[in-house]
Amino acid sequence: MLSLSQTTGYAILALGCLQESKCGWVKSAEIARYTGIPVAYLSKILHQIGHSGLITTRRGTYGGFALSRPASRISLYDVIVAVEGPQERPSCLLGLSECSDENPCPAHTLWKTERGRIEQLWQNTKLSDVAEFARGGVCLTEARCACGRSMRSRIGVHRQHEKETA
Amino acid sequence: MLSLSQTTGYAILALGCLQESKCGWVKSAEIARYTGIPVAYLSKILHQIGHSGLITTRRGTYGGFALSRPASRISLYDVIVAVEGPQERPSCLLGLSECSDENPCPAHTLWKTERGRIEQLWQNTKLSDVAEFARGGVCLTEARCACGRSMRSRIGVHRQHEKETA
DNA sequence: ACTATTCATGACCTATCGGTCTTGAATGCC
DNA sequence: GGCATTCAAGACCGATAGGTCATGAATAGT
Repeated sequence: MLSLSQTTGYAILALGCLQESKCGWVKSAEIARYTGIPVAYLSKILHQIGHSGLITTRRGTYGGFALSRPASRISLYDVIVAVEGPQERPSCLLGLSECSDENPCPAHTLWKTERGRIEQLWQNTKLSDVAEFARGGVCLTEARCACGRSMRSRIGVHRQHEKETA
Repeated sequence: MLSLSQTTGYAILALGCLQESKCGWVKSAEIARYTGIPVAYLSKILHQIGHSGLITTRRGTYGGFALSRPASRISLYDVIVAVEGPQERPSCLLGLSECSDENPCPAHTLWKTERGRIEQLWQNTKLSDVAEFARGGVCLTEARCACGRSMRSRIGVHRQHEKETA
């Protein structure tokens, strides 16, 4: 009755699974497994968000997705804009195109203040707040050594960690 | 980015054009003219709402639509439910089906209070508050005599009224 | 009875959203 | 170089929302 689009919700949840690239990369299959998002559709969403600069990607073995900056510095609002694009017109509760500050619909004034509160909520909630819910407490990052190349020995550790928490 | 569906907005706007049947009937063409809603689609919406008991209809010459009770006693919430049906599950801001009070998403608690405020806004805003915006100050009801039959002489009055306010 | 008016009903169309599938290109390991 | 892995990109599909159109049924006036 009133919520963000499913795609936007998916995006927030998916990005909640990620960390900065220096902490490692997460494959789309991993994200899909822990969020329940269909993997093919997830790839599409992540690819689409890719152009926004919020995430970086890495192809090939041990590749995946990562955040461009710390999860504590990316808000839900950032993700919403990345997926839906910036809103061009102030939104009317009733969806009326004629509604504006000059020609307000009956819900206009009250809705304007409510909307402000909601956007504050979006601004103040960070991806780091989403992390626990999205990943179910599991570490999804593929470990890498300091020089930036993946370190196979630590993959084993990751797999083991995964088993323990499953 | 966050609003009711266009159809729901249309419904609220359209019903804002109506009054109780004892005050007269309004044709869908009139409503369409003053609201800008496509007339064919409007008919569809009004027909759909018809089953909810909020409005009564009358076919044939001088027929049209009317409210079943005073506009001051029908809230936006009533209309929203009439169009979209009662919501079966508590809505999650992110659209997540797994989100619940027991397994709350990161926005759950804050969104719950915000939603409460919004629903209060919907409950407190009545169709009578929408009337002025929807009709542009024009009386749209087709006048009828006390016995319930339309009175042609007064139609002329209506038409004249329309011209004066146009 | 006949005609004009107006809602009732359902078929149909189009765009968008959510979702799948295939092919290609980059990366890492041997 | 050859192979496996993983993202990139785009074609494609089904369901739904928004919207149009044609036909039928009720009402009122003549």
